[in-house]
Amino acid sequence: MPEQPEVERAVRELRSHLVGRVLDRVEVRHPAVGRALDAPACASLTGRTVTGVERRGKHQLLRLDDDRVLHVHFRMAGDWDVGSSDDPLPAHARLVLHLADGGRVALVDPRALSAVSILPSIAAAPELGPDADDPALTPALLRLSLARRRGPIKPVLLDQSVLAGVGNIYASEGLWHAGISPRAPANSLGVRRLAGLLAGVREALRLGAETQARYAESGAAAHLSVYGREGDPCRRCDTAIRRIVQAGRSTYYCPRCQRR
DNA sequence: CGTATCCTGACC
DNA sequence: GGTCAGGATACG
Repeated sequence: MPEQPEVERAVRELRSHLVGRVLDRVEVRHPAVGRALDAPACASLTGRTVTGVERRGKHQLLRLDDDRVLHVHFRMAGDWDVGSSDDPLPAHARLVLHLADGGRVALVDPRALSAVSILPSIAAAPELGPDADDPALTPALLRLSLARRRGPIKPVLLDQSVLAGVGNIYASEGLWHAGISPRAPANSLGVRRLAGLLAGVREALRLGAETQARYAESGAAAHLSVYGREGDPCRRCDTAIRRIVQAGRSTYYCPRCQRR
């Protein structure tokens, strides 16, 4: 489920349940998810207090009182389950944070593609482009980072070093809001159209965040205008939405109101 | 640049 | 049985 709005919701949930709490035992329940966490690493987390939880793009950074950081990425299907240690463990719990006060936070991920690691400090956090929401990200700046990208714009929007937080759904959605073809060469877009693209992506993310706030679990896709709507009428012009594949991922768009 | 790979589950 | 899945990365 996780793109920026979903990860933001997860981070807020984590913040309210984890900040100021003490980790008692960290349990890895799937080898792939805990690949970077061997037994000594897990053991070293016992007794640490979580001092803060931050989001960068789709990355979650759980800061600890010894300056280390528990780094979590949900990839395709991760989410948190918050409960108490008395509750039965949910299905597909891949990593479990048992808290000293009896609380329990589990990383639930049916596909087990999530990744968890320990960073020596916040300085070791992955380097990403500016967050899509970052006001410092201007159309002119975006134009600079696209200058040498001749390929279609849509796959470029998924490149976290260009702008962080946007994934496959909101890339399609943002392009629809902006009226730009997913096949438009990235470096063919001028400042004016890039301003529209930024606004479109931000609008898509805002609608996503709104949905996250309304429904704790997503699933209600009413805020999506093109994603998953192949063959359905475009909400602006009634033309049938199309699905194509770019860089191995589905792209949805309206062939009439999204032009190069 | 596109493609394969990591994983598992849902759906046709 | 095949295809697809809201991610990222290693490769040709």
